[in-house]
Amino acid sequence: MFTKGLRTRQEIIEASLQLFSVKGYYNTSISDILQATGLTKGGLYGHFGSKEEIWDAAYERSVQIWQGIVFEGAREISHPIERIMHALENDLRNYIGGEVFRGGCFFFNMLVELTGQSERMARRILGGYRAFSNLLASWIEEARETGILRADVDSREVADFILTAINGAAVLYAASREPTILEVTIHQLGIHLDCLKC
Amino acid sequence: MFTKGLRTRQEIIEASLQLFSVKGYYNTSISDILQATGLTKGGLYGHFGSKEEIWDAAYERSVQIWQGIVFEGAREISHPIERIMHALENDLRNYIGGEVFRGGCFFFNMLVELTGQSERMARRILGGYRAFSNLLASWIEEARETGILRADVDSREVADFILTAINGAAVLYAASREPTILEVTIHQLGIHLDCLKC
DNA sequence: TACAAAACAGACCGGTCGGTATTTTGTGCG
DNA sequence: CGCACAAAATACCGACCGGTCTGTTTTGTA
Repeated sequence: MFTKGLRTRQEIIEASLQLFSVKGYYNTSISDILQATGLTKGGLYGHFGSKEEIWDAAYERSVQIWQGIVFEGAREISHPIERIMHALENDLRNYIGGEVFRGGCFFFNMLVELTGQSERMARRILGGYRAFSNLLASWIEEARETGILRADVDSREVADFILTAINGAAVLYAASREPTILEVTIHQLGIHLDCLKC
Repeated sequence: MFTKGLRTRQEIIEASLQLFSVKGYYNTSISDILQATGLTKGGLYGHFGSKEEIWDAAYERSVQIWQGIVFEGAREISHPIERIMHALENDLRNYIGGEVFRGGCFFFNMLVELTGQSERMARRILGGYRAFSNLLASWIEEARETGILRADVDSREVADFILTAINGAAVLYAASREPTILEVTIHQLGIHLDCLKC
């Protein structure tokens, strides 16, 4: 009674997540999802009320997946800068380079597509970005307060800059499939953080 | 004989460019273009054979516009690092921040959307990126050879990193409309280049 | 084993997609 | 002015869009 329905629901979410990632939201049709799941319309619309509801569930799932990868082994690192670099390496090497989503970074692709289209959906993604930026900023601030970084470092600014760089790298990697892009970004961000040290 | 037809053709290109930029390629319909230009289908398809042909023309035009903005007052700067910073400021402040295209950076938005969809179109954009990256790399190399930058600087790597950063900034700005994003990127890239000096 | 509810199938809706063939209108030149 | 041709309008095509509806099958359980 419980199991079957929830399992199918989960299959819809996983399939849609991949499709949205590769084809984009608008360019993924309900038919695409039906084909990928083997369901028919009646079956699918028994689980979700609309295409947008499917997207909401897929977004939620993608956040879970991303968090599981990026923060693996990071939180227990006491040195804040090493913690940041570890998370960045996780993100670029395992999340982006690991091709968890075939289309690249799910959040970024969706943000680009939905900006100017669906304020609600775009805002939701942007909220996730802000949360991550805030976390990074708090880690940088921690490094600054403990004297690892120079006192004049603007933690908010550096956090945004890191976010900017890893997202740019995600797209250029997805488009070019050149792994060097990811390593270059890790390397240069390492240099950048070194510059900010005392 | 010349004027009327070519003028209409140009109007189609300009309108499509804005629409593609804001709504994306696939999510922009021929009807959208018709509405923006005041034409009907017959009128439009007299100028272009397909939607993709319109995109080609729009892309070509967008390159013209971008080049006009980014390189304004840059080429005549003899100091290579100042030249780079000037071009970056042009790009972020005048091209992105100037909202030349309402949807943000045309190239980047298109690259994200078309990756995995149209290899031909994605490759064309990527070619443009490579060309810009090569130009930046040559400027950085110039700085390295004249002793402005350290000898161990990898010009190719730094060029790719800069490209990565300004593109990440473009999207985050388009989505959030927070001008600080652009200034942060300029500032941090300035710091980064300073780090690489002797 | 009977039965209700959950899960699914498939036809169907109005509307829109990109694209085409044909006809009408407008424009510039001799 | 009138003619030739470019430019634009009209009507239409089959395919597909997201979503609804009704009917059938499967499932868990009492």
